[in-house]
Amino acid sequence: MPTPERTSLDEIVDAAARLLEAGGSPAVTMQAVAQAVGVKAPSLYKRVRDRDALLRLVGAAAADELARRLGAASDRLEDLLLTFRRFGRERPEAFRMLFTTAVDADRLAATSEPVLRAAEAAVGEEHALDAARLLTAWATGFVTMELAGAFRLGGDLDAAYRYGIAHLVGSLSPGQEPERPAQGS
Amino acid sequence: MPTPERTSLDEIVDAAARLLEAGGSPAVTMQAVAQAVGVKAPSLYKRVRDRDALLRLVGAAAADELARRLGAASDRLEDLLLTFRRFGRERPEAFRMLFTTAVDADRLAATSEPVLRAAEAAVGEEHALDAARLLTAWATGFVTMELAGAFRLGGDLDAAYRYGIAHLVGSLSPGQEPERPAQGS
DNA sequence: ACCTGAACACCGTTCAAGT
DNA sequence: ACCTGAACACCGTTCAAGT
Repeated sequence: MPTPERTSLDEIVDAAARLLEAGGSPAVTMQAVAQAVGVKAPSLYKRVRDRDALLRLVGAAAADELARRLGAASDRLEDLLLTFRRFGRERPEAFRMLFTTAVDADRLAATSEPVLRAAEAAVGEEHALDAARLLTAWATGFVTMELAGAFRLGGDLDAAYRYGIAHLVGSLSPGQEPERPAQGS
Repeated sequence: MPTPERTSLDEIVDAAARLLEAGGSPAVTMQAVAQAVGVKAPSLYKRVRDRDALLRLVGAAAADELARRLGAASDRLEDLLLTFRRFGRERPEAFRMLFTTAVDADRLAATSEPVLRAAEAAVGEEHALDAARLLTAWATGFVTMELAGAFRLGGDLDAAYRYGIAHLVGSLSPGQEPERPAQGS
């Protein structure tokens, strides 16, 4: 006789993500997740292989959410980069999780696709990949260091981030690409 | 009657660092560390408050080692950035640990001081901090993404890294700094 | 078919007792 | 003064038994 389902995979992943943000990865115990969704720990294993798989699902969901936000943003590089940082500040633990081997690399790569398209519009197809990598690497490092508290000297990180955006985006248009003689705007 | 010391804090931190690199942070159990230094787990608590403190010590040691390598490198920005990435590739787990809240932020900041000095030589005192942040953020993000397997499209990451260095360092000298009318080389 | 209590293995940590 | 065995709490995971 089937017992009614008392939870779902989505609910479990959401609960795990909340616990992660509230107390870091040590706080996402199978018992805490189970309690959050109103079930006992062993029941989680009906939907999830083990704790590691659950954490990977949380990471994948975070990647999807970031991709969604970037997709919903304007296609200006500036807006994409601001959206990226905003996500990192809102969900620091999930952001960190993105760059752990635990997260599926394709899922993660999908995240930078909007940046790739915007970069293509800015510098042309041939150098779009280099430009996108430059921008995403910088933004990733900036937010990573910010969350780690690595920026000790001097204060206004908002301004520093905007400075970086202006500098980098500005550096992409002019004669930085050897092989092509300025053919776009 | 004093028992002779059978290990030391340094030995313990080294062993933990090796276990970390070999199997990630789950492999750094107190028992494994103890066995590696020839002692039983409870003895570790004579030198270390708990496992978390031990992991922080590993992170601090990694920060010091990175600072040492950067200090030993030439003071060309290019060499500093290449040294930085080499460290990340040699010790990926330690590198990741650097940007976890677990690592003392001052220790981490000391790491970027050589870059700050080299940046000052390149763009002048006034914009040295902005420039250093730009470069360290980019390098941090590049290596982080590389280690996470986030660079899916296209192959030569060595070349991509060199491209980034050339682009960024090149972008620092010219008219990027509004307030000063080209007074240096 | 999903749920649970009971059980097991493993780990971090404490502490009394050894030398 | 450092070391250890024993013990405890906690967690991940399995499984037989419930509905």
